[in-house]
Amino acid sequence: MSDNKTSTLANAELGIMELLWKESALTARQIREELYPDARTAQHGTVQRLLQRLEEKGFVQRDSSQSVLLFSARISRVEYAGSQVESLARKLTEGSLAPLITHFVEEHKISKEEIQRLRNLLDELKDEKE
Amino acid sequence: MSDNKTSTLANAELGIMELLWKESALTARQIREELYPDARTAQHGTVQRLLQRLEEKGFVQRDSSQSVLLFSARISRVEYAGSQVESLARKLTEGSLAPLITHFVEEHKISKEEIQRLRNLLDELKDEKE
DNA sequence: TGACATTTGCGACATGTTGTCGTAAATTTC
DNA sequence: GAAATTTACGACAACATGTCGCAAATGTCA
Repeated sequence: MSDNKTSTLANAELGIMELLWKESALTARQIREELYPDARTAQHGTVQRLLQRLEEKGFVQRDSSQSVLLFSARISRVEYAGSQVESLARKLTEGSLAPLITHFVEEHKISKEEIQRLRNLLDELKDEKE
Repeated sequence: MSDNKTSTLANAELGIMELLWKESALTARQIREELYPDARTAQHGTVQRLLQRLEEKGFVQRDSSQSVLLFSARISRVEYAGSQVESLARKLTEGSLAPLITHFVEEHKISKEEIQRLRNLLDELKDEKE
């Protein structure tokens, strides 16, 4: 439900999300140390700003129950990727994935293994759906 | 080969591409009339500019063999959609589509019909590949 | 052929986004 | 409670996008 419009993550933002997708919860400081190891003090502000905007956009949430704020992802990697593909499919292929997959295979962008994997996947999913 | 980096189409740009994907070749004038029916003369320039940038980005090509330039898409709709999904998958799911499809089904964003359709598709493709 | 109309190319702008920094205020830590 | 850390946020440069305007090139036709 809700939140139909997931916006796009820019590079630096994605960098932060990658960390949060790996670590579940981090302080601004940890993020800065990870992202800018050449610790220029100015970059505190950068991370802070980025985090703030990420929060405004709904990608990140904060936990203030500790003495220092803990940030964590509000949207999983796959949810984000999914919403992007969905918006793409909605815009370009009437919401259907089939044309895309056809294309991928025709262009040899999907390996035989991946095809097999997808088939197994769909078999399982079909059963689950009954 | 080549052109590994397909950039993203912005709204107005996508609007033009939609036309070119439908019509195969159009003059700037036809595009303007279609896109801005309330024919303000200023908008010639807008379309011209858009077309020019689209060409710089490699999305559009021109045919100057007639008296008036004819513009057409250089990349099909599905190629574009594919490149976007590909870049997304590369960035977010190690290039694999399976996680995305799983997600779609779990979120009920793929109907039973589409699942069936995809299975048939993969069956065919698998045979073709032998 | 020469005047008028259309088409083309491109500079300029306003607006919005992104990444960056600085700094003031709030909060922690000893 | 003084020093260090953390937080909030304004400001800015760089870039993308959509828009116009206008000058130059080209086409049309009386």
